[in-house]
Amino acid sequence: MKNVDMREPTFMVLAALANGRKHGYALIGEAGELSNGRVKLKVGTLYAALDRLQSQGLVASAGEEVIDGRLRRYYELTDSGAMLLEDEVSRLEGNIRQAKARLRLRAAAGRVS
Amino acid sequence: MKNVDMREPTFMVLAALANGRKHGYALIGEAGELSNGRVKLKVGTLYAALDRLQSQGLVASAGEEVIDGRLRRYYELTDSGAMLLEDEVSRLEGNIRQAKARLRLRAAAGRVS
DNA sequence: CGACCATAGTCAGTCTGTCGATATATATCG
DNA sequence: CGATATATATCGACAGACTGACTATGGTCG
Repeated sequence: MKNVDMREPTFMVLAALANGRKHGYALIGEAGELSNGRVKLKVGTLYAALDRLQSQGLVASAGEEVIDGRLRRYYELTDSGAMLLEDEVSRLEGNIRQAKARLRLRAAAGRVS
Repeated sequence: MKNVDMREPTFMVLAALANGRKHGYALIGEAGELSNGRVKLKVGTLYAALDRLQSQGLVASAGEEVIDGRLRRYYELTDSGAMLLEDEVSRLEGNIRQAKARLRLRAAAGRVS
């Protein structure tokens, strides 16, 4: 197992694609929803991430359509992308479990809020 | 709320300090435990993170001792460091909740796992 | 004695993601 | 018509984290 070290925007892209194919621009909105408006994906970040993830085989293109004269290029998560996302999720879960346990000890020991 | 964008080693340092002061070298071991041996902190990473976190007021030095003729320099989490770690934890929790929900849909919708 | 562990650091370099700016095209709203 | 929103995409620059290699000292083990 290699080091993943995924940043938030990248995580958002994968997560947004986890429930079905989407086109690039739509991901910007999805990332906003996923994070309660915290993360506003920038286009530069988005397409760079998409390229990178494709070259790593985590995301694949999934057809194009023309809607109202505007091109939409779709992307989907590959199986390997889904697996990576799952791994990342469990890794994070483990980390936060530990962090919370320790924070609880700290709160118990030192009171205050 | 600003963008934190913390990487794993940094997170580990904060989490390891959350339940009480520790000296630098001890953090290497702690990080290993915290992550089931996944993360092996490098000294360079460690002291760089410690410096950075101190300059951000998230970690403070907490005295020194000489044990068996060897110097130990202790560090502790500041209140503001603890708050940041809490924020980071909730942020991650939200992210993984969403990601898991979407991964579930994907599994339900389609093929294999 | 020499090797090795514990403990403290420093520093130059690398990597890589993210950002901001820029460009292009169409549809729509006022 | 011009602005704005949808949609695509590229590119250079920047910041920051991480790594690897190095130095140093005091124990301990063989």
